[in-house]
Formats: sequence, structure tokens, C-alpha cells
Amino acid sequence: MTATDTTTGTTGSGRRPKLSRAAVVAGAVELADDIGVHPLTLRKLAAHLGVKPMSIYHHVANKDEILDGMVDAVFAEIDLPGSDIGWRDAMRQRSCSARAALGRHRWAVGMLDSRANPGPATLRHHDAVIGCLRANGFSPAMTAHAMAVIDAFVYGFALQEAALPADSGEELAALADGLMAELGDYPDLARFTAEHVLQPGYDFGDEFERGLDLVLDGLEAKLEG
Amino acid sequence: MTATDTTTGTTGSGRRPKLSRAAVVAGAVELADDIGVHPLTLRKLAAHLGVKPMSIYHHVANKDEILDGMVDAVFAEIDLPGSDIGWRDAMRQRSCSARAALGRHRWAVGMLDSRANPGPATLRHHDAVIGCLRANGFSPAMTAHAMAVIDAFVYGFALQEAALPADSGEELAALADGLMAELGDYPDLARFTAEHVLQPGYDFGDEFERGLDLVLDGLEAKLEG
DNA sequence: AACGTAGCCGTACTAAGTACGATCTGTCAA
DNA sequence: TTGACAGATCGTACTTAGTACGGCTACGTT
Repeated sequence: MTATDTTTGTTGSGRRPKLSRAAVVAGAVELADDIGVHPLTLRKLAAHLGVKPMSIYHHVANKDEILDGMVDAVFAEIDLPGSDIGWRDAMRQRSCSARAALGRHRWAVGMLDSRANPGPATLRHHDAVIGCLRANGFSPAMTAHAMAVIDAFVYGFALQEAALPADSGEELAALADGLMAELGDYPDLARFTAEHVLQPGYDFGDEFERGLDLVLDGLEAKLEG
Repeated sequence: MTATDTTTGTTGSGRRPKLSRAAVVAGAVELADDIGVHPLTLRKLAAHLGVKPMSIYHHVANKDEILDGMVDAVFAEIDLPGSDIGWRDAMRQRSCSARAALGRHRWAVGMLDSRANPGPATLRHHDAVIGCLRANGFSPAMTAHAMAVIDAFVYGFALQEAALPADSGEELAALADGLMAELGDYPDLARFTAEHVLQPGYDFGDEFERGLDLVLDGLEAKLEG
């Protein structure tokens, strides 16, 4: 009775399935990418899947189970840390992959807190990270420390990116006038925005790799010290 | 027509108000602390405020405006960086304060992404942080870098804390048996949980200050280098 | 060929967000 | 003092969302 069973059943009798738990979750992810999570309803999902609303309930118990599955589906997109490269490259790779996945599915970050039931992909991911660190000389305490810092940075950065009003500097520049008008009471913010954020070459996303390296540098120093 | 006007109006005619925008938002924060954000409905909020549902709509345009206000109310609880201490202590203080506020209101972290309209407390906070860093020798680029890394860590850590199934090690130990049974397929995770996480002295929250210092150390080194 | 079962759907109930307009109560002008 | 005004509150009702319940359909088995 694993909740992740996607097969149709071994005895094979009855109608040929159009749906499955995996198909429901995958459709929900697609639709959420398109319209967001809050506007995602079972009726819209059913329409997206070419099915009537109540058919969904033969594959999931309720909407929460779909939401849990969606989070796990995003984790499934994150590369596991490679085992043949060093811990630093492995962490770097999986962090970048995680940021990319959370960027493809902006709705996912905000769900990480309320979905406390980790799915198999989530557990497998954490398992692999722990295995990688322990195999590379990290003590249990250092492993916990490293995971806490790295994951906090990755999730937090993704959270900030998801909250950005615009994706690119160009879009941001388009909003600039209206924005600056409301910043009169905040002189430092206003100056900083005008002189740095709105400058042509600026891209908040560039801070990711710089910040990640700062974190990894710190961990490397602690590991050696 | 500032959306934050909490006064009853200058001309002073009409009925004595039991409600106000601020009272509505404050009540919503209280109720969300109690029951969570998803179960928070206007009817329950009205009951909590001792009022009928539709009365709320004379103070806010819709539920989204309440949610925006709630996020801003949490930001209002975060200490602004002190101006007389150095940047490092100022950042440390406001980070700890932010973590505490987000811990008091676990629902808040998950809303940071979807609530893209910053309120006055949020703007004031960012303004003060920028002012603090710029006044302490941070270039615009270094300011952006520092804010990105620190905020990412703080928000991300709060997100992880909010996702924890239990608050204390004791509560976690109570869930341990059921937990370990499901971890058969994840040997590294299982061993790590048993040998480190479930040990008496372990508290995930302790990682906050250690991680924060790692980040601040890295920034200090960059500032001097 | 009949049956059992898995998958799908129609109907309907409860609850949530909120539009619309009625009512109620202090305050101010005369 | 009083009457009218205006803001605050509330009653009603409409729309949409989640989902319980039971019926229908078609395929594999016997």
C-alpha cells in the first residue's frame, strides 16, 4: 500500500486507465506552472486532464495528497549529488540543480513548509546528500551543519527569486517609474534601487553562485581547520 | 489613500468603529498563529473579532489584502539593524530577530513568495538594512551580495524550521519509531537520524547561529580582502 | 456468455469569498 | 435641540470549491 504505486494493479481486470496517481500529479504540476497553486482547483485540473472532477478521487485521497505529490515531483527533478566527484562539486551541482527546479516551479518553495510529509524522491535526495557528505570525511555534526546551511541558502534564495516582481532586468525597468514613486519615504532603498538594481547589467540571479561559493568556502575552511 | 491608514477619518462622523484595518490584520495574525493560514477563513476571522463576516470588507478590499497585511505585520516585529553598533552585530541582531518572528508565526515564511506587494514595514526594514551596510563601507555590489546571502539563509532556515514535524527533540523522539519504519530504503538517512538527530542533546535550532556566523565570516573576509 | 472488478462520472451537500443593499448610530450644522 | 448626513455594521444571496455517495461502463476471467 505504498502511496507511490503508479501501476494499474497486477490482477488486471476492469477498464483501461486513462489516469493514474502519477498522471494526476504531473498534470497538477503542469497546470500550477501555468496558473499558480492558489488558483489550482480540482475542476480545472480535471479539465486539464480531459476528465471529470470526481475521477481524480480514484487515484488520490484528497487535494492535499496531490499537493504533497507535487512537492515530491519537484524534488524528483533535482540531480542527486554525484559520487565520483568531491563533496564540494557534488554539493555545488545539486544546489544549482535544486535552484533550477525551484525556478521552473515557482509555486514549490512556498509549499515546503506546510507539506511536512516527505515523499520518496525527497527522502532519496536527503539520503544521497547525507551519504555523500559522510563518505567525504564529514562527521555527523558537520553533516548536519553543512546540510542546514546549504539547504537554507538554496531554499531561501529560491524564495527570494520567487518573490521578485519581474524575471529580468528589462521587465523590472518597465516597472521602475511606478516603483520609485512609492519609495519616497525610504531614501536608502530608493537610491540603492536606482543606482544599482536598475542598472543595465544587474541580475539578482547572479548572486546565487557567488553566495553558494561563500557558503561552500566556509564549510571547506571548517572541515580542514 | 495610503492603504495603511488606520485612523477613523478626520471628519469624524458616523458610528464608533469596533474594527480597523490594523485590528483586522492583527486578529488574522492571532488566528493564523492558532489554526494556520490555510484554515483561516473570513467567517472564522469575523467570529474571532466578534463581528459578522461582511463587516471586515469595510476595512480591507479582499482577503488577499489581509494576507499582505499579515506578512507586513510580521516584518514589523523584526528589529531594525542598530546604527551605533558595527554592521556585523547589526546584521546578527536583525537576523536573530527575524528568525524569532518567523518562528512565532510559522505560516509567514511560506507566504513570502506569493505576496509580492511589500508593505511599509517591509520597505522600512530593507531601507534600514541598506542604510546600515552602505554606512559601514559596503559598496552597492557588496550590499546586494550581503543582503542576498543573509536573507537567503534566514528565510531558508526559517522555512526548514517551519517544515519540521516536531518542535523539540522530545516530541521528535516520540515519532521516532514510526519514522524509522519508513526509512528502510534510505540507509544513510536512517543511520544519520538514529545516530545524530535522535540523540538527546540534538536541536536543529542550534544550527542557526552557527550557520549565520559562517555567512558573516565569509562576508567579513570579502569586505577586508 | 455471464460475472466481477476497476475506473469513470452525475448529482448534490457543505463551506468559503464576496457583491449588493438595508440598517443602525454617532456627529455636526442650523 | 434636532434633523440629516455619513460611516460602520450586518442580512441575504450568488458563485465556486472540495468532496461524499452511489450508479454506469467496459475489460479480463471463468
